[in-house]
Amino acid sequence: MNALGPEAQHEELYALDPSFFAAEEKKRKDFPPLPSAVDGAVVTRMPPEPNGYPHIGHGLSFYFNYYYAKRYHGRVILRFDDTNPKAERREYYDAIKADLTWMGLTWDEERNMSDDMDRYRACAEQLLAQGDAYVCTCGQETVSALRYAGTACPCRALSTEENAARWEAMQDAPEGAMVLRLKGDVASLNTTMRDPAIMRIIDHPHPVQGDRYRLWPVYDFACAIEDGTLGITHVLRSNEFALRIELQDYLRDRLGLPNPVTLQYSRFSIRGSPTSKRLIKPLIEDGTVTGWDDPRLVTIRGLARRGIRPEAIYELAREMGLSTAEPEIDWSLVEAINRKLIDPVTRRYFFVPDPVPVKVQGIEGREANLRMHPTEDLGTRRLAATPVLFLARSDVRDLSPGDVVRLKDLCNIRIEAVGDTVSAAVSTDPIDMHEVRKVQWVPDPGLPTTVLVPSSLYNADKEVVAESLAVENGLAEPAVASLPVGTVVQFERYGFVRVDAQGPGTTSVVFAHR
RNA sequence: GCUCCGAUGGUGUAGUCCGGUCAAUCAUUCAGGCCUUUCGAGCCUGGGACUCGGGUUCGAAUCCCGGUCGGAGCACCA
Repeated sequence: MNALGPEAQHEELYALDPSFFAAEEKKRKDFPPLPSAVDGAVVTRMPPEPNGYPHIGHGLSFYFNYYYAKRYHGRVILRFDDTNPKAERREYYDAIKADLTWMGLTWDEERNMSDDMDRYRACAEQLLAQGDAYVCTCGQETVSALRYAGTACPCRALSTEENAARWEAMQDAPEGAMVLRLKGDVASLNTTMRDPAIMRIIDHPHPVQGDRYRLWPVYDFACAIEDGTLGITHVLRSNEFALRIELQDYLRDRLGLPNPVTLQYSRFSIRGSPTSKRLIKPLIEDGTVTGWDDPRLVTIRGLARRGIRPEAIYELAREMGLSTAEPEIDWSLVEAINRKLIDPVTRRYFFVPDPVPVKVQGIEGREANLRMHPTEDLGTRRLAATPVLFLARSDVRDLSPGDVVRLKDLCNIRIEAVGDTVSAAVSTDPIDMHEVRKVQWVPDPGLPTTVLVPSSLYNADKEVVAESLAVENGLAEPAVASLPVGTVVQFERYGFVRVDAQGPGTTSVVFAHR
């Protein structure tokens, strides 16, 4: 059976048992069904905070929420969780939308939490009137200590009238002087329930709202209200929010809002890469990396710049599922997924790293007609040989006079002398094609090409490796000069690269993977 | 420290709810081979795992108890 070609094997197998292939397709990995999902009535949300550029973790989260909304013919809402004016920046709202668009994800509605400031205030006043909240003046440290100890502060016993007066005073109080707290359960084992702050004073302009407001809701409060009023049916989020379900459900209960179903999955990381804004931001600020799109980063932009396809992120999401373990993905998995995606549709070009000029006698006038892809029909190109052409140093350094090398799709050459330059002559002697080294070649003048080669930013101890972005120089065939920025191609026998910049007479690419 | 969550080969994952059909799935990685005018793709073969200790049971990856390890939370961040 193995003696047959793959196609023949396939046919043979199909003839024997057609169901073999049906079963194979069925096994394809997919997401589990969503609990209590009603077709046409699922509403999910993508809730980024505009305080940085999204990374692959956000990408997965976006995709989960997008996927389930589509699967059940429901809606997905892009909602900026922008209730901390000190952290949000205009730039990030746009960047997040651009990255979502790059990922090929769409949304049915876009909104900002900060658009609902009046609603939060109304809810706060409702809680106050119901006796479910109180204005606390104890100060942050005291509150923190009391919450830790599980005991109440005197403010908790205030009457509704006293609270109303304090609320009035809070409108003009200085930052930090007062805070609105929920009357929860000060002794709860779930520490988020211990009378958390729900509204606080922040004197800082907001990128969307300006300085129209100074009483800002805390995340749990805003989130509970938003998820309830937007009619979110399913919340898919990572597990650092686990303890907040009880709190947010309780808040909605007091406010008469419906609860969504919450599914948690764990945060995941990629080995050798910082996978959180908290870790990435300082690297950008101190210049360790060149920016949010540094190809060593697993930001959406970093991945894009490296030639990773959006579909690879979908596939990765499928591979992970809504896992509750704490995965540490190996980069090779991302590469393997991406390679499968791009290999069949990616054109091949010649590029020689660390080029060595080779003078070849008798090569004038020869021209190669090269396929853009070995098996797929992606067109052809012509490449004319020149008396001196370039080969990769790694391909010639171990050669000695008399050796024969095959210039791919052109001709064979016999090496005559090896030194600073190599000289050779066209050889027409019959050779064993299986034995001979087949190498890519670039005619003179080649296109000077710089390859940025990213490697792990972290070593095994999670320390930053300074020299993790290598630069390799070489010469590419002239056609590479006209590839639009963003094109992913394969440099034969070298690897997949993405065109990063086109300058006059020079090209820069980023190495994706082998 | 307290609370919660998790633990299947090098990596990711299926199976765990409803114990036997699991001498454990699939992918990736690794090793060997085939094919190939790419070191890519494809194909074949192989190696490799149920965190540990008790218990329940005829039978445990699956149930119970305990330990270990890992993660998260304990903000007037989200």
